[in-house]
Amino acid sequence: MTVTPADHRYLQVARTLRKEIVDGVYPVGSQLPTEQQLCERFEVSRYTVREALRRLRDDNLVASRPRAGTLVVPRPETNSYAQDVMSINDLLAFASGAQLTIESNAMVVIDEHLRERTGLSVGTEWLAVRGYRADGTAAPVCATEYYINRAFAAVGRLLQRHSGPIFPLIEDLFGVSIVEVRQEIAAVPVTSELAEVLRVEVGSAALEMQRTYKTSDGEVAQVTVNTHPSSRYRHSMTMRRVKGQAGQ
Amino acid sequence: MTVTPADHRYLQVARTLRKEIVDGVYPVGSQLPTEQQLCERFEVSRYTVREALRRLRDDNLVASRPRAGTLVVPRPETNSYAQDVMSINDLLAFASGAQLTIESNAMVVIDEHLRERTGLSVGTEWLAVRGYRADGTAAPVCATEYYINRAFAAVGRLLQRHSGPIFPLIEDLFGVSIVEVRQEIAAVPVTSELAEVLRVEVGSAALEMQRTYKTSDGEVAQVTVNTHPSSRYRHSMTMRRVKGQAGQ
DNA sequence: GGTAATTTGTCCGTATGTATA
DNA sequence: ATATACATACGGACAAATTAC
Repeated sequence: MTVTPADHRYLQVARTLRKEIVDGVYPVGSQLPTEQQLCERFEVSRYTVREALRRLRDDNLVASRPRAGTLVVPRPETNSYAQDVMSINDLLAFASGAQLTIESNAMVVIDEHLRERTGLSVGTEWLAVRGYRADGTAAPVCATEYYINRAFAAVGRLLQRHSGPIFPLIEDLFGVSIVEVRQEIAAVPVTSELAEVLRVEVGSAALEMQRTYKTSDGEVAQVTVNTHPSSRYRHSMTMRRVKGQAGQ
Repeated sequence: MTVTPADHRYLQVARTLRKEIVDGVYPVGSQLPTEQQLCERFEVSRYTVREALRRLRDDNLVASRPRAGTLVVPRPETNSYAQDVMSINDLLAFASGAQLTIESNAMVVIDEHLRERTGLSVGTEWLAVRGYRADGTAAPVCATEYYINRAFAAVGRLLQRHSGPIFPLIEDLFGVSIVEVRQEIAAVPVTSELAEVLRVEVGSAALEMQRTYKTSDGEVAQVTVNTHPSSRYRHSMTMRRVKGQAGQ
C-alpha cells in the first residue's frame, strides 16, 4: 500500500501552505490569509485550517497572534541544530542481552600500543578486564576490553556476576557522576588474537567501538573497547530534535 | 467576578489529570477514562478534553491509540540516563571539509538489494545520487550514496555546487523540518565497485554509515549511505548528560 | 480468522472570549 | 472604544484502527 499519509485534509492544507511559504508566495514577515479566508479557499472548516496551522507552528514556520494574524517567521539559523536528544540506552542497548565472560583481569601499564587503542597516557596504570560477550551457545557477539581507573578498580570483583553497562556500577559504588561519554567507531581488520576468540578469519572486517567515560571532575573513569565481527553487529541509534526550542 | 485570566477549561482538566497521574490514581500502564467519560466527569465538551490530553501527550505523560484508549506511559527512565544531549553537528562534522564529486544522478526503483542497503520499501522510486568525497588530491575519504524522496528530488540540481550536509537544503527549499535521524553503522568488506572508487583492496574493512532522515510527518526525506575505508576514518562523537530534565 | 464493537482521529458548523492594532 | 483575528468551547457526525469475541 502507499505509505503516503496524503489523506487528511489538514495535512494537505499544511503541505500546500508550507510549499507556498518556501516558494515565496508568503515571504518572511508577511501575513498569511486569515483563517476565515483559508477556510473559503480550501473549502474546509475552521477546525481543519487551525489544525494545519498548528503543524506549521510546531515546525516554527509561522507564529500566530490575535488580531495580528499568522505571520511567517524567519527560519532559525542553520547551525542551531544544537538541541537534539538521544537515549544513552541506545548507546548501550547491545550490552543488555549478551553475557560477559571474563578471560583476564589485571592491572596494566599503558604502553604505546595501548595508548593508540585507548587514548590513555603512556605510563599510567589501569585495571584491564578482557573477555567476550556471547548470547547462548552461538559464537561471541563481541570481544570486550575494559580499562578502569585504578581509583575505581574495586568494581573488578563485581563484573563476573554483572551484566549490562559498567558505569552505573561505578556511579553507585563511588558516588561519582558520569557526565560525558565520548564514542569513537572505526572499521578494522581482525587481529590474530581476536580472530581466535571471535571465531572469524584473520583480517576480516570488524567494528571497533571505543568509549571514554568522564566524571564531572574531568577525570577518565573508564575506557571500553568493543570489537564486533562485521556479520554479527550493526550499531544503530536515533536522535530526535526536541520541539519548541528553536526560537529565541 | 475576577476570574484568573489564564483559567482555561482545558488547562484545568490537564492540571487535574496530571496531578492524578503523578499521585498514582492512574498508575503507569493503566488506561485513562475514555474521552467520553472525561467529558461527563468534567462536564466539558470533547474538544476541551482532547485539548487537555494533547498537553499531556506533549509532555510524554500519556499515549493514545484508537480503540486502545489513552495509556499512562512510563517515565522516560527512572534512572534519568534518558536525557542526553548531543549536537547533530557532531553527526555531520565529517562532511564539512571534503568536497563531493558526483558520478551519477538518476531516479531508481528500490529492489531487494537496495532495500537491504537502505531500508526503503521495494518498488518505491527515489533519486539516487552517487559519488565520493575527496579532500584535495588525496584518495577519496568516502563513497557516498544519497537516496532522496522524489518529492524533494529538485535538490539534485543543487548538489554539485553544494558542500556539507544535504538535509538543511531540503529543509530550506521545501519548508519541511527534519525531526528524527536514525543512524546505523556497520563494518563491511569493500565491494569491487567501491574498491575502484576508493582505491583500496577488494575485501578490506570499511565503515558503512547509513542515516535515515524523517520529517515531522513521519515520512522519510532522505537516506544516506557513506562508506569509509578503514584507514582513513574514525567516527567520533560526544554526549553530555543534561542537568535538570528528569523530573515531571 | 473474520466480524463487531469500542475508542480515538478527523471534520463540520456555530458561538463566545480575548488580545490587539 | 471598536473592530478584527486568533483562542477557546460546544455539539454532532463519520472514519479508521484495534481489540475482543
